[in-house]
Amino acid sequence: MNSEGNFFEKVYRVTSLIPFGRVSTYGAIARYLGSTGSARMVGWALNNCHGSGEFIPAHRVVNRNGFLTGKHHFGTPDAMQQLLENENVRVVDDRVADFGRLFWDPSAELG
DNA sequence: GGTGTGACAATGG
DNA sequence: GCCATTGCCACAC
Repeated sequence: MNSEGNFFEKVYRVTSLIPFGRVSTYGAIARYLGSTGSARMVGWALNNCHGSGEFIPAHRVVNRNGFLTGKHHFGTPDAMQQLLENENVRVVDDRVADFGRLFWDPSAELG
């Protein structure tokens, strides 16, 4: 639909589809978008999420290790962890506890 | 139109 | 098993 930034739009879309209390990874989203190697692009897209006009739960997206690598991009370094804890997601040492259990794979859940 | 970059991921030593 | 390097692809300048 929107021709402006197809990839970005997809990233915003999938990120918004992440269920409450769940987390996903850049690689999983990138793979769902058809660009497995574009995991870095996912992070960059979320970096521009402020210009998307909508709220993107980027705090639900972490790296493959479950670490809150991008917490520094939320304005305040604690914002990401606070948002996750607000969703009953335990965060310990900048990492999502039970990450393997809370992991949400769009490619597996959405199809 | 080419270069640099970027909130990652996988491989190698 | 841990640290360093490479690959990757789409966007901004």
